Amino acid sequence: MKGVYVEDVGAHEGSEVTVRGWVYNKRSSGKLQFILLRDGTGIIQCVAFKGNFSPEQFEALDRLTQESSVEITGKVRKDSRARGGYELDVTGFNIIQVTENYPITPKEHGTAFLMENRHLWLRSSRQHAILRIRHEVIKACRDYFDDLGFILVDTPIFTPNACEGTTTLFQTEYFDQTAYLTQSGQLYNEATAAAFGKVYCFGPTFRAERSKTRRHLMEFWMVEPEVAFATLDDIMDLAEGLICSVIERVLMRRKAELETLERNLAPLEGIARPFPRVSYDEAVEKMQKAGSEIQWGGDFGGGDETILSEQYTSPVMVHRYPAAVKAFYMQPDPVRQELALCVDMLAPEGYGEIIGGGERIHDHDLLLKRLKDHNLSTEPFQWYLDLRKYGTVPHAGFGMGIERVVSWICGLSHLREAIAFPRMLYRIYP
RNA sequence: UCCUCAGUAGCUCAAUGGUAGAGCAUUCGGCUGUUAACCGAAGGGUUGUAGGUUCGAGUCCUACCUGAGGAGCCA
Repeated sequence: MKGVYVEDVGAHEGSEVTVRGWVYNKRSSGKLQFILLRDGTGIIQCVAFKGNFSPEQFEALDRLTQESSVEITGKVRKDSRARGGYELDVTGFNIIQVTENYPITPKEHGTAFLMENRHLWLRSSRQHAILRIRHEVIKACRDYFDDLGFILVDTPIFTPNACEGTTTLFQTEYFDQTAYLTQSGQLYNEATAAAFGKVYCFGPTFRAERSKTRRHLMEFWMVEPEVAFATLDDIMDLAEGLICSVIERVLMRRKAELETLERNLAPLEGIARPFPRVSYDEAVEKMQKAGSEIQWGGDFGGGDETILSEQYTSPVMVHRYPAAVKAFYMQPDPVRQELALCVDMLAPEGYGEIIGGGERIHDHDLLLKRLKDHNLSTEPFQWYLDLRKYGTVPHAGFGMGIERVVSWICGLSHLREAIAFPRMLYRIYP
């Protein structure tokens, strides 16, 4: 018999179907057995009555353990007592494997143990909810840009040089050369933006920083739009629209998952355009008033970001940081040369920076000067300088960290649950 | 890289310097409606590693290993 997914079982009420999956949990009471079967789309309780089976068959069912793989055939029955609304009255089954000593039990476990068993932890309903929301976030991002006429042009993962120079890169062999794993698609995005007008890339990003916090991964996913002729205000509008679109979409389609995670929906539902836009100057002032030690000219610490974002219900956009604390390619503010035309978006509830971007330098000579100021070799950047020689235009873009957004939307206490297999400072297994 | 804390049964945790314990998981038995089912029984240990103090160390001291939390940097 063809298999039916648990999420579709309701459509077959009264008829016999086969569901295929893994035993989530089991309870028995002498002549009755309750098998919770999980198939990835949902969980359904399968009820087996002793009188309907031979003693050998019933005993075989009784021997099923947690995460045993099995196909169960039964009649679909609506039942108000059941979690998903339906139960299966078991008429037959085919045991594929009886699992022995499954390490993750229904009781509590520590993080270290669960991370060691991440490949199995993914089967739990909590991880299931998070990764389904991640999927929705990614799809919402793609749809948002696609609907605005953006072209997806993915950028390389192997790169010959540093994109930003400041952060550490993972180095690898590339036959006879040295290559680095990308830490941003932005530079290549600038080339494709000059080809297609408005583009985005969506891929993994690698940072070899020895960061050990709840906000960092060594490998994470980033969506980066880049738009020719765009100004700082344009991309702030774009970023605001993206976040609203993502939040709206998750609230509409993944409410059940948010409830599984016991996420308080009010802060998400309260997010509305326009997001507050605060200059770096104002932000520093507000932080100092709220008790921060920050001085003008410095970058914000995690605590500073929280102090500022706590003053708003929507994400806040901080623009025009001092150029000195930002990357070499940032366009200076024509009004105040010491400032960069850049923006960081800080998520509410203490989740910190989720977006960073700005206008890029489009003047050839200024860019060349900045490369030299940052002690970067100009040779690997020839192609990048070319973009300023052949029809240069003002342009801007930003990057959004997927795991940080997922983490915020799900209300997670650590980024590691927002990706299936997190790469962290001291953990690369499994 | 720096600071703090923690390593005891497969897992989560107890145990004043004085006989190594419980719940879950596993195995066996009981129960026709269980929802982390419940009830009864059993097996399961070089207390992270190496030294040291002591009549006696899971407990105190030193070093190392592993993990967790935080800082800096960033998305």
